[in-house]
Formats: sequence, structure tokens, C-alpha cells
Amino acid sequence: MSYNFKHIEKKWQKYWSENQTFKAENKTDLPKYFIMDMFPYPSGAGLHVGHPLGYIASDIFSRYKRLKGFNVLHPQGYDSFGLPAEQYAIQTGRHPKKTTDENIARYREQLDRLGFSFDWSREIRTSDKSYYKWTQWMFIKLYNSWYDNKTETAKDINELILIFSKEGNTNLDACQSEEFKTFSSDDWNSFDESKKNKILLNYRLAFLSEIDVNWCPKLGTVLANDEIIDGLSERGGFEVIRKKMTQWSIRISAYSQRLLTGLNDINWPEPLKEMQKNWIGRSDGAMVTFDIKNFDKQIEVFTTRVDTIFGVTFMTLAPEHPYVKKITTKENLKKVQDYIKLSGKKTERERMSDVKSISGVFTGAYAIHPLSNERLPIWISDYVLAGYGTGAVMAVPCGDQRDYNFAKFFNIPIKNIFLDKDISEEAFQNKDGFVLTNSSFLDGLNFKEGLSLAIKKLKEVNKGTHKINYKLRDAVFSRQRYWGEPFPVYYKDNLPVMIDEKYLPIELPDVSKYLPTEDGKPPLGNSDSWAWDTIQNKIVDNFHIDNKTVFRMELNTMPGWAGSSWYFNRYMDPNNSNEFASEESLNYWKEVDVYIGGSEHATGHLLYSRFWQYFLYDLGLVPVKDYAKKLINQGMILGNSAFIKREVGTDNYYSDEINKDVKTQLIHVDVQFVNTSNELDIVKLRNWQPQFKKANFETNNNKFIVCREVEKMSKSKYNVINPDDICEDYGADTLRLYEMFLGPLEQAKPWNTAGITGTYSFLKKYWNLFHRSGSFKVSQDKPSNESLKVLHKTIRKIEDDINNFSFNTSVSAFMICVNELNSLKCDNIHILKSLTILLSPFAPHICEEIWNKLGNKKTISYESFPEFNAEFIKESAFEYPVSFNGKMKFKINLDVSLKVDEIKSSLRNDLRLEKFLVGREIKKIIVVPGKIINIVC
RNA sequence: GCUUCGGUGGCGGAAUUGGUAGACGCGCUGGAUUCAAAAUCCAGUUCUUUCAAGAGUGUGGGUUCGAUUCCCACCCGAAGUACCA
Repeated sequence: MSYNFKHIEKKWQKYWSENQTFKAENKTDLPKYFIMDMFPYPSGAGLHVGHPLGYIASDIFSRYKRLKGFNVLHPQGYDSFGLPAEQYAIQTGRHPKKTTDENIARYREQLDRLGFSFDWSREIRTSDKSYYKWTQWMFIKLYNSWYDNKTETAKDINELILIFSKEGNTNLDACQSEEFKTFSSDDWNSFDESKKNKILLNYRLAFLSEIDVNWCPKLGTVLANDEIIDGLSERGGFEVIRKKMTQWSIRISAYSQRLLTGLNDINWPEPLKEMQKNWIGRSDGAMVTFDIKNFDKQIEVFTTRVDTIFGVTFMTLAPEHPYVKKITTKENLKKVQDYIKLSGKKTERERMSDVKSISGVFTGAYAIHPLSNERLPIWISDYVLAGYGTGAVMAVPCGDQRDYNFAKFFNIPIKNIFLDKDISEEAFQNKDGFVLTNSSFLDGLNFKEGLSLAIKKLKEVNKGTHKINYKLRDAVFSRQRYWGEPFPVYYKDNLPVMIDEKYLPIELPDVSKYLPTEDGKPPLGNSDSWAWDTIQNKIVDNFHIDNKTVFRMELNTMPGWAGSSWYFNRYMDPNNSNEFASEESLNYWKEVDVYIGGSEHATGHLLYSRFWQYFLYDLGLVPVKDYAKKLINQGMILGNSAFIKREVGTDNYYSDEINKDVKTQLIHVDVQFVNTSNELDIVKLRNWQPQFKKANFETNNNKFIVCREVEKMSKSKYNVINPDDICEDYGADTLRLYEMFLGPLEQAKPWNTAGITGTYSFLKKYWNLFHRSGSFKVSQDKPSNESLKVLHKTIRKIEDDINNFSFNTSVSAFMICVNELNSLKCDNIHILKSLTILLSPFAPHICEEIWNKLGNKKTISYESFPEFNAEFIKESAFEYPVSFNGKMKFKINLDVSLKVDEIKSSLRNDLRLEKFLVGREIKKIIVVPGKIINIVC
């Protein structure tokens, strides 16, 4: 009987699916364990061998935890709203839902083939209306909340309205709107509804505002920075301009500090935490107020270097700064306007990449130094970013290189405030090793002293205060797309109104075209006059918008991260139609215990979802603040691309080791045509693409060798390996083991199909342990000590490794174990049963098959094998740390059941001890079983 | 530039965290089996040299009885981020 993986895998996959083996119950006496993968976007290309890496790891861990007696929740779903399906729809006219459903079916087929233990009864799709109903519901919650900085929580907007009516906003942060910065309770009560609503938008956590976006008129949509190349759209190559647009945003910036400090409480990879830290970008500094000559408003400036305040010789504003147009003098107006126009044409990316050239114009206006009352010219320049701080800087050329360059370029005076420091070539930017001079009352102080005294003085004259600033910007929440969640919003008098939650979900309407409308409205504008009828309380189509009872709907949709920011909570109770999840289920599962996914989501999904959960927590909707206790970033599996050398401009191709004195270029060829010795099958290549039909291939010894390079696995690089093919040739168990064996889970590593024979023959050897004489046979005798030792060593190693997610070394340990049992000719049922349990999370199909033959049980569990939970390890079999006279320590392989003299001689035989024991007498050996050996010489 | 991670045979990678470097697998070499091949099994495989022996974990220093591991400086690679005031 040989190992027939095809038969075995089919059989058990069918069995698991028919018996719902992995269905998790929300109520049991067992301790819970929630293991989750980042759910995939179901793309049309299907899975390649790189995708399931993380799923295999989480599956092994889930199966292990089930064996250990946990009630494991291990679900899977699809992040099914997204751009590719929509692009495809634009090209072909097919409905994105159709293509998405097809892709999901294909994904499911591929996933099932790998034998994953997902609880498919809990599958979710973000594009299902039963799911996005709750995304919309949460959006309404965000809209109806504000952030109280004093208590650091989100609160109901009605509380804020109450505060406004009693005390105005005097005790709160000033309103960001220019028009209503501060107001009293009397002011508030005198405002009309529309004014009140406008003010409230400045406090809501989901809000409408005018922001700068990259707008592509031809595509009719906003583009993200990475969708723009050289100022043109990546898709189509159309012009992109920066434009102010009214968009929905989420006030994630309110949570900056909590998102930062919260990192201390979660067991996430250090590099990923570091990325989030940098992204949040906290900096400690001061806010300083500068008066403007002949203008009744002030410029606020954020600086981390108030100690250098006497070095300020000019001010610089971002071109977008709201005061620029107001303070510019008549004679400078034209120059300033031209400059603003010019920088408005540049995309954000261009501005960022163009770091070297210095540009700017003088406005003609002057600011007043808050402490020295000196007159400071106000310039504008695009090295100052409107989106960071206040969009204005106090320029200290002696202490900041950018200010220095700017001052040199425009001949602005540079004042040196650093005693005995040379600033003739560049600015002095260090924060230590200097003493201030030319700085009035700060003279003689260092950085720290200067900083605190400057802030103190500024506070006294009411011109400055200590301030912490964050880079994190509010997240834009509107997309001019079709395939996303519709907003539950209609507009009345140009102000947004939330639709009552009892009418959710607002379903995505059918449209005839997926492109924006002729007049530049998002695709939902194609659904003829999509509107909300406030009498019938429903969406109406083809109706006349009368602005009395029927109002226009929001035409934008939500971005991809809306649905993915809270999906973990939905898995707990996925079919609940009354709540996003019941209180009982939330209290039972609480949070994800282990979350596995790629680090590319560090500053996107993984930050947004933390924010979202904090928000839900503030509202008391979820019981825990951090939704994922432990996070593991699996590394990418890279492709091993094959290239052939072509002489430029000809049809001549050369085998890799032939070096002609001609200019050559490398062309990707499909890795399917290359064997393990890097030889190319020229016949197959000729039939592949027309340009190779008549090409000349110069070979060496009749062999054409390709060159190889490791790069990302992708269809366009022809280096994709399909897991289905591997399952066909070697089986899912072999593939699972091999992917784990390739290297550490977190590391990026290249795929090499050749190596898979190693894990394949391991499984065959394992199989043959039970089939020594051709048929299934195990012995019931007492196990030998040698085989027990092999088993126990393996159990300890594997359990350690699994708990550290070190699956590559686990696989090695299994290989060693099977080799050793093989050479011991061990066919003992006790040993082999234990090994089968241990191996079952890794290679579930073959282990189920064996187990079924061993014990007539249908599934493997610890209950069927109680010895397994007992402490197996015989102390004598392992290594002990050794110390000499209490000083040196290392570990030594020793059997403490030996007599003292035998221990002594075995110590003398250890090479590491040789040096120290030569010429010395061992006086005493202190043995604490399992802990330490102390040798006194 | 800054931040983080990494650098070990022909290759992927081990090394119980300071204790016999190269586990395990691939590949390669030789052998057994076979008419032959595949499959399987056995032996060998860091480098130099015939052996003996020596060198060796990116480079150069340091700490230590002992360093792949800890410290300092540098070189190289990957990822993230970038006019952040």
C-alpha cells in the first residue's frame, strides 16, 4: 500500500465539510481561542503558492489549539469591495458583483484543496448588504460622535450640543472653521439650524470638509498619490491637478495619542509598531503666535525649537495658507498669485520630489516678533506644507538647513544665536553642545533650559504655549467609485442628513455605466436621480428631486478600508441581523488572539482598524479596546523568474554562459519551460509567443541555460506557481509542510519547486512506518526506551516551536523523528499514535487517514489519547545547565540516573569542560533535577 | 538622509540566546538494487592541503576561559518613510 494522497485528501476534505468538523460554537465550557487571517481580496488571478503561507500557519496553530482543548474560532471571509472588479466592469460592462462572486468561488475551491480548517458557516463578504448594513450603521455612529479631549473618549454629539447651549465652545478646542472660531452660549442659541450644523461638522468624527485632493478630470475621480506618475494618472496618462473638493473624512487624528500609547499594550512585531509610530509622528514643541503688522489676525506657528526664537529672521507660509491673499501688499500681489497658481499645478508628489530647488516670494507683509518686537518679513514658499502643523513656520536660518538655504538664496539676513559656532557654510542643527547668545534673556542657556524658559516667557505675554503635534492626518473617506458601500446620507439645503438606522441597509443601486457621468458626478449619478423620499422613507429612482420631500443622495461611496476596519467583530456573530454582533458573542470571543497577515498594511488597515475599534470601545459597543493581542507578519514567498538573453534589436538569443560582444537585454520567460537545471525547453517557448517562432537560439552543448532572479511573484513576470499544480503532483499535505519548511514565517523567501521532494519523501517515510511489510501493521508491545526518548524529544521540540511560530524547525524535527524511528524499526502503536497527533496540524489529511486505521475514531483529539496531556518528558533524557563554582554556565547532555563516578567521567568526556577539569579534582556535584548542575572543583 | 530588519557552505536555512558552527532539506559525488530508468536504500559533502593539520559565520577592533550570539566603528542588502518646522 503506497501513499495515495489524492484519494486520502479528497476523502477527508469531503468528510470535514459534510460533518462541519470545524464549526465553532459561541457557548461552550472550553476556553476560547480566536485565530484570524487577514481576509483576501478575491482577485481574478486566483491564488499562487505565496498566498496561502499565512493561512497554513494559522491553520496549523488552530488545529494545534483545538488539540490542546480550546474552543477555536478560525473563520475566513472576503474583502470583496474594490477597484479591480470595478475596472473590469468598466471594460466589459459585467456587473462587479458577478465577477466578484466568480472569483470567490474560485478562491474557495483553491482554499478547500489545501485542507484548511476554516469555519465556513461564518464566512463574511464586505460587499454583502447584510454586512455593509453595519458598516453604514457605524458610519452614522461616527457622524453622531465628537471627541472629548479632556476625557479622551468619543461621546454622543448631543452632549456637545448641550455644552454649546450652556457655555458655547469657550472651554473646548476652538472651532476649525474660520467663521465661528469661538462663540458663547448666547451666540450658539441665536444661530439658525444650518449654522449650527455647519459648526457641528467641525467636531463630528465623520465630517464633510473642503480638502486638497489629486483630481483627474478625465477619469472623473480623486487619485491617491501612488496612482500618479510624473504628474499624470497611472491609468490612461491623463493630467492630474490639485483641487479643493468637498469630501467625507474620518477624524482619526483625534485618536493620535491613544493610537500611539496603545502600541505598548499589544504584542505586535517591533518593526511594525515602529512604522505606526513614525506614521503618527508625534513631536513635542510649542505653539507661538506672531502678530501681523496692519492686520488684525495672528499667524500661529508650531516649532520644536522655541529655544531658537531669537534667531528668527523671517516667516514662511505655505502657499495655501488662508491669510496669504489677505496680507499680501498691492505691489506684490501679482507675483504672489502667480506663485500660488504655479504650486497649485504641481501634484503633491512633485512637490515632495522637488526638494532641491528653492522657490518663494515675499508678500510685502511683516510679522512682529513676540518677544523682541522686531519686524519679520513674511514669505511664502512651497517647502512649507499646508497639511502639517499650521502651514506656517518661524524661520531660523542659523539653526535649520532649509531656512538657511532659503535665506542664502533670497539674501535674507542670518542671525547667529549659537556661541562660537561657525554657520558660514551650513546651519547648526544639533540639539546639544551649544550655548545660546544674542538671545536676550536666553543667553548662556543650553537647549533644554532655553526651551522651558522660552515657553514660560511666551506664556506670560500670552503669545505661546506648549504643544504636541502629530503628523497623522484625517483619513479621506469618499471615493468617486461604484463598487463600495453607499453612504446612508442625503442632502438637505446642502447639508448632510443621516438616514435613520432603521432603514438600513441603503443598497447599492444598479447602474448602466460604471464610469463617472458626463458632468463629472460619481458613477452612482448614473442611477437616475438617486434620491431619498422622506415621506415613504425609502430610496426612490426616476423621481423628481423636489428638495421638499425628496432629496438627493450622497453619490460617493466609502473606501476599501471601511469594511475591513471592523470585520473581526462580525465573525463572532456573522448571521445576526439585529446587531453587528450580540453582546454575548462579543463578551465570549472578546478579541483576536492571533492575527496573521502581511506588513504592507502597517499604516493602512492595521492603523484604521485600531482606530475603529477604539471608537466602538468608547461607545461601549465592544468589550475590548485592542482587537488583536498578537500579530504576526508573514513574509512574502518570492518567485524565481527566468530570463533569456537577447541581442538588442535582433531575434538572436544566447544561452546564459555565452558571452558575445553585443548589447543584450533580458526577457522574462515562463518558468514552466525551465527545468531544475535551468535548461530551457525551446520547443515549448516557440509555441508560447509568436516572437519566438522563428528566433535563433544559440546553445552550448545543446543546452540553453536561462538566468534566474528572485522577485515578487506575479502574472506579468511569468514566475507564478499555482498551488493546484503542486497539490496535483505532491498533495496538499506535502505543500503545507514545504511552505512551512522554506524558512521562518516572518521572512521573505524564494520559492523553489525542486526542494519539495524532501517533504514529499518525508510523508512517504511516515506512511511507511505503518506499512513496513506492505500492509498496515503496528505492534501492541511496550515501547522501547530508545523510541520513547525519540518521541519525547520531538514532543518537547514541536510544542516549543509551535508556540513560537517557528514552523520551519518543527518540520525538521519531524523529519529527524521519523528517520530515527525508522532506523529503530519502531512499529509501536503508542509511539506512532503520539507522533500522528503531533503531526496532524501540519499534515491533517494523512494523519486523519492513519488515525482512522489506528483507533477506529473519526477525528484526532487529545481526549482519545489522554497520556498526551501528561508530562511526558523523562528528566534524565535531557540537557542540564552546568555551573562551576557557581560561575560558568552552559548546558550538557547528561543522564542523572547515573552514579556519581559515571557522571564525573561523562563530564570529563565533554570537550567543552576539558580545559577546566584538567588537573582539577571534582569535589562536589550538586544536581537539582531538571534545573542545574553545580560542579565544585 | 532618518527608522527598522538582515548578512552563516553551491542553495533554502539550523544553532536550546555566550558553550563541539553548518541541524534538517535541496543539490552534488560514490555505492547497492535494476536489462535499463524512475523510485528506494547506504555512505560522503564549509574551505585549503594527500594525510596530519589549519582557516572559517560581511570587514576591522573590543569584552570573555570561550563570541554566529554582547559592545564600538565601518561595508553591503531589504523594507518603510521623507522639505514634519
